[in-house]
Amino acid sequence: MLAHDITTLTADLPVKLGRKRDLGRDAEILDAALEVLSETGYEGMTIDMVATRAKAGKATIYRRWPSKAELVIDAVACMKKHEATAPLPDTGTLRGDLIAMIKPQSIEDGEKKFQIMAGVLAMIGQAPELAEAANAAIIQPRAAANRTLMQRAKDRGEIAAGCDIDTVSLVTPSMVAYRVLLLRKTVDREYLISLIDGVLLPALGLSGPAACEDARPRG
Amino acid sequence: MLAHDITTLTADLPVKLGRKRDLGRDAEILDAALEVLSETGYEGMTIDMVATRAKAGKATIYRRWPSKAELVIDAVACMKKHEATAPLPDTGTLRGDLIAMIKPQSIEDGEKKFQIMAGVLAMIGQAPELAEAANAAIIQPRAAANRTLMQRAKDRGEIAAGCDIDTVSLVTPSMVAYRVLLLRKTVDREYLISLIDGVLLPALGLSGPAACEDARPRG
DNA sequence: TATATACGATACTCTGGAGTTCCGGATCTT
DNA sequence: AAGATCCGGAACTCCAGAGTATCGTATATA
Repeated sequence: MLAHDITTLTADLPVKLGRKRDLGRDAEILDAALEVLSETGYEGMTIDMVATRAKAGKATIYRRWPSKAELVIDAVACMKKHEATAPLPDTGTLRGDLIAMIKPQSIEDGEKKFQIMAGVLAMIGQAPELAEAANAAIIQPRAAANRTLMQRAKDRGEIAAGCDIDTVSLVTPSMVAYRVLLLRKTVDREYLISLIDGVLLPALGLSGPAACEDARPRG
Repeated sequence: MLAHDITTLTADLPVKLGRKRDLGRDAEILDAALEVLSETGYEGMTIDMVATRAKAGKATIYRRWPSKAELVIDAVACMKKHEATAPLPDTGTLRGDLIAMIKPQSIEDGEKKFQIMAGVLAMIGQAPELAEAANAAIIQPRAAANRTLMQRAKDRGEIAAGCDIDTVSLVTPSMVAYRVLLLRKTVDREYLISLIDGVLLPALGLSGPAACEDARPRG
């Protein structure tokens, strides 16, 4: 009797009636949104496309997100979560570690993410939190991996203590973004190695293969 | 008599009647389009906005470009033309030249161009020629200037012959794009100098200020 | 069982913007 | 002067897509 009155009166504890919301659908809808986003960009993407791709009804989507913009922001932010957290390589040399990072899986995964970034970049002006989400989900994980490998190299004395690791670790993601988005060229193993040997290692004071070594003036 | 018949019959030589099209309006409309583009992005931009900004009627715009997409492509492509072709510095050292390139004017001009790039990036998938136009108008001019300065340094023996100038000259534009578009930070003199001393010069075998020199293992 | 909510599906409303047409006036050729 | 084309401006058509409402069904509580 008393218990019944409590459950009836307390509005701050909504004893939910009816069928429960299937939380598993959230992830499926977000994944579908990311797929469509990478294929068509923000403007090209429609809620109907996402609903069809996720085998869901529009109402189900609008029951969970108030607008298309918020759905997209959530989708980009949630990319960060399903990361294949493979353990970092440890070959003993920085060059070995960096090259061991080049895997077909990570390349393909990366191209899709950069496509998503392109589709979302235009609306970053109106939704600054989207910039933060995209940065955290796409660029920072790669930069963080590089930074860790470089810090190890610094700790073992392979590179000098004065090197600007924070900046150098961002070189590869930035250059890859430029190549994918504007040059529209594929990012293959060869290109990544040319970045490592032509920019990264020299910038950290390690010579690439025979570069900058023979002709140094007044060594 | 004969002449009159010819002008009447030859459709391939349209002897234009009536008021002539004011060619000067083209540039004004394209400039207005670039302004709106940098402020709102492709999707946010409307033809009405461009018309209002250019003090023109919509009909005038549609008389010259068949669609919004073609107007934007033309606008981006035409950025390349009005470049302030200031002469490249020649201070005698690569570092001096690179730092002499840092001018408030080029920084401000650059930020606007990168905003345009962001606004346009999303629709590159549907209009690949837009990627080429944006690359040629925004990235390549800066990369070309860097490349020239670095080539001079190579010719005078300041840097080694084996250095990958083509790749290194793209580092600054790529990193600046990342900083402006995703980090949404300003590109100031300090940041550019940190790029020069922390990445560019070391990558070309020149030490920045005291970096990577003292702790080199087994020099 | 009765009630309440979630589901997919479909039909619907409504709005913004692309593109068109028309106007009065200006400028060109003949 | 007459006809043709331009101009800026404004009203117009048309449609895709955001967001809403409804229906039949499924699943939860009481």
